Amino acid sequence: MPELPEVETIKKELGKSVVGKKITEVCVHHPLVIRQPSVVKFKKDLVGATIKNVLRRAKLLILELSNGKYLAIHLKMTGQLVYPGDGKKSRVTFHLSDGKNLDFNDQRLFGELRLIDNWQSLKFIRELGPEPFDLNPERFKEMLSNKKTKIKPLLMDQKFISGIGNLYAAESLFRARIHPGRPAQSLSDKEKGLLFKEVKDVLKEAIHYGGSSVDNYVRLSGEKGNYVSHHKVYDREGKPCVKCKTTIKRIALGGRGTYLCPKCQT
DNA sequence: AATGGGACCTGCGCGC
DNA sequence: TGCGCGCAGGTCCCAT
Repeated sequence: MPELPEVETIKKELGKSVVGKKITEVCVHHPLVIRQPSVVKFKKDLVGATIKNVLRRAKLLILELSNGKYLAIHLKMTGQLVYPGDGKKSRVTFHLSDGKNLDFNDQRLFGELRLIDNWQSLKFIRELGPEPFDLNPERFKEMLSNKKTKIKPLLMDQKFISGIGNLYAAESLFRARIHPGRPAQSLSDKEKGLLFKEVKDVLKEAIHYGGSSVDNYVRLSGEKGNYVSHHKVYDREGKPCVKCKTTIKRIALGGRGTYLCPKCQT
């Protein structure tokens, strides 16, 4: 499940591999993932365009094209971008001027590709909360101050703060020793400051290791990200807490599974 | 305003 | 072995 670190990893790798290359052909094997515009127009407007730059906002990848348009890619749950791709699982294949393919794979078809004139005007983009790395501790504390919501669903709320999903919310809260069900406004000043630090630290570390390949996520090369072995709680139900040996629990919060150490996190 | 549930999808792992 | 079912969780949408 790609979150900020996974998308950032792919963004950096795309910058090295495909920027400067021209799209020579687009094969749409599954039209469901093309959300905007029509498949015909999507292909027509992409062919001949050169990829000028790659941007990331929250979990959205944005390819800036030489024709002034932008290709926005959301991987959702099971999306993958692979270069050079073999086309085997591809939903959409972009043939590039170097003779290689950029494959968009997506087992569950939740992913979304949009070719747009102005990415800033997308509803999804306009409603996003700030990037974690654009915030300072004081601002983060202010944001939490009048929120009654449980802290974990709040961290995952893209309109509140963008880029954090189920995995990094759970890891941040473990590191800050905060129970995921706590009302946000109940956190002490010290806890808020610590949580902000841990959010940034865990995201940075995960980016360093190329993200977490828990499920379908792979790097642009098709290799797995290496951060899973550093997880303290996520996907570790029944295993001992790395700090106190207490058995890691999995509970439901806001309709999502979440992992915690019942002793360390209060 | 905030919360909960279902929808979108597929494939995996589980119990029988 | 095989079948049906629950489940994974990013985002949107609707109901309360």
